[in-house]
Amino acid sequence: MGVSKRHLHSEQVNRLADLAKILSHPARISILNYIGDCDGCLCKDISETIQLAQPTTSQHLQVIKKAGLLKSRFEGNAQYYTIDKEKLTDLKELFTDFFEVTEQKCC
Amino acid sequence: MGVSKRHLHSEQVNRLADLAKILSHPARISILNYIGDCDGCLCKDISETIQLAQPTTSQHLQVIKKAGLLKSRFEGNAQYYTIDKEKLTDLKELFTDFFEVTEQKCC
DNA sequence: TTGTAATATCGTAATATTGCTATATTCAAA
DNA sequence: TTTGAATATAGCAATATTACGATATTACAA
Repeated sequence: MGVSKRHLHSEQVNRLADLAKILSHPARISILNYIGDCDGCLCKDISETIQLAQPTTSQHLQVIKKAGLLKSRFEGNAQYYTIDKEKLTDLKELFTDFFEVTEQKCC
Repeated sequence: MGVSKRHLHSEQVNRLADLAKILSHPARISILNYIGDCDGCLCKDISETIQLAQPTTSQHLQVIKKAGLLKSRFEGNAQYYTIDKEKLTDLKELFTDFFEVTEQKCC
């Protein structure tokens, strides 16, 4: 009844779905694009660039961070976000595997 | 106020987000895995395999089809779903591009 | 024609997501 | 110590998603 039935699916499938969720909102893609461009980004700057309120941007950042794709370092009360390269590569490989397997099977 | 502000983002970004949404639910990944295995699948068989009710499965199939990743052919009142190979390749390339660009920028 | 099988659609309930304002927290600088 | 800047969190409203049972539709078979 409205709850996602995760238990019906394999761990691997659930993991891919969780990571795809990062990219399933345009704001999060824009955030990743922006963070890629600078070496350490402030939430404030990101929110100005993508034109969403600071709390909204912070919320999206938490979603991405929770999924493991972001690192951050503090300087004073400023928090500089960067993309976790290793996790990005993991994510890329998960997607690549999915496409490889699916392409081979279906065609 | 609860509505996704798509207009703030580029067409390309919105398109990637829409396609990522296909994979953002484990049931849809399982469906694609299953369809890949057979050459034409019935909604009924899929729903039995993934253990979701037939209407729920049908709903997920519509989501994937709307995004363009499925084809189907009718035989009588049975509808055989297959993965649209070209669209799958397009999707793969969109993701690959995103990762390539992001990896190059961030590292 | 009547029954059955496959599927889509309708209606609905539970939950999740998206976005905001207001507020708390935390650190540095004046 | 007070002020300000950056950020996170709380609380809330609007909307979207996920899932189901009931029902309509369609095609074939008896």
